[in-house]
Amino acid sequence: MPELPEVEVTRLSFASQIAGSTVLSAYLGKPLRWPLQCDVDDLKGLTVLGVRRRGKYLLLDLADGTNPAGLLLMHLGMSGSLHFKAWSKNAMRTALGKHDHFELVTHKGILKLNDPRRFGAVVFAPSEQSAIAQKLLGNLGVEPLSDSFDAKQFHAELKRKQTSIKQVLLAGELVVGVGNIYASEALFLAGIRPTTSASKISYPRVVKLHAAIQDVLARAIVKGGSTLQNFSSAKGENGYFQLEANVYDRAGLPCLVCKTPIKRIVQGQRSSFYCPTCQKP
DNA sequence: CACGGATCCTGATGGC
DNA sequence: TGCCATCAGGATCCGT
Repeated sequence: MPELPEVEVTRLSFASQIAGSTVLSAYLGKPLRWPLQCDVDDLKGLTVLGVRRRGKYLLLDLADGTNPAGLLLMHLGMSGSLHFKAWSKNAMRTALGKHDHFELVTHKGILKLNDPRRFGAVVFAPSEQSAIAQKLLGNLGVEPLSDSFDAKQFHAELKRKQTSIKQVLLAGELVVGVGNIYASEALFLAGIRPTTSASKISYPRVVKLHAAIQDVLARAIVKGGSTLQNFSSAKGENGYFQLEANVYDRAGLPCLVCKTPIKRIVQGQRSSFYCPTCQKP
């Protein structure tokens, strides 16, 4: 499910509410992608300082009193979502739901990770420099909405890639956060076919792609992300960007620009959608 | 090293 | 209604 916009929308929807809270207890459901890497009870008493995002990961910074105490890395996989419920009068903790696999009870409210397919993860790392954190975050590309995402550098890096532009975007090794929806959408906006060899895209076209990636991700965040089946923010709000998709999940339907039927192909076992007229090899 | 494919898991959907 | 096949927002691991 969640690509960068959905993860950022999730972060924005609960970060200020959980910041400064103390962990009262924590619970695990079925196994996620990786083990937590600490005893779940070791989280008790720690303070959640705030919530950052790196790529599609959320990072909850933890402290023990005034001392840094590591961080929780959370990933939503394909089908995950977080939900935060502030305490209300007479509220009680309830049992974990069928697909709730992690729960953090704090004195400000309860954070739950719901993830039917369990491709997501919650991992404790003692610091951002620790081996486990570096394994998960160390090879991530640049943040697309930051100044470090530079068109000239992007072009130079694409020159070295021997595969299609769609697969390079999905790999997240050059630039993070662009998943299957937004890769197809950004390539449409840039007029580039997903099958085009990354190394053969001219600099002016890379400049267009660079702008398209930033544009589509930023607009998706404003729209609350894309809700296909089960994504919602930590407040339970759905996203609406899928209604603005030009090509994603529109196989056979007319291109909104030129009326040519949208094509669906498979690359790396993932669907790609494109307009054969608007997007050039 | 870089690439392509298989793989983890559950649920929704469509054809027969 | 049931059964089966296919597909789904990700990304790691393994073989070549």
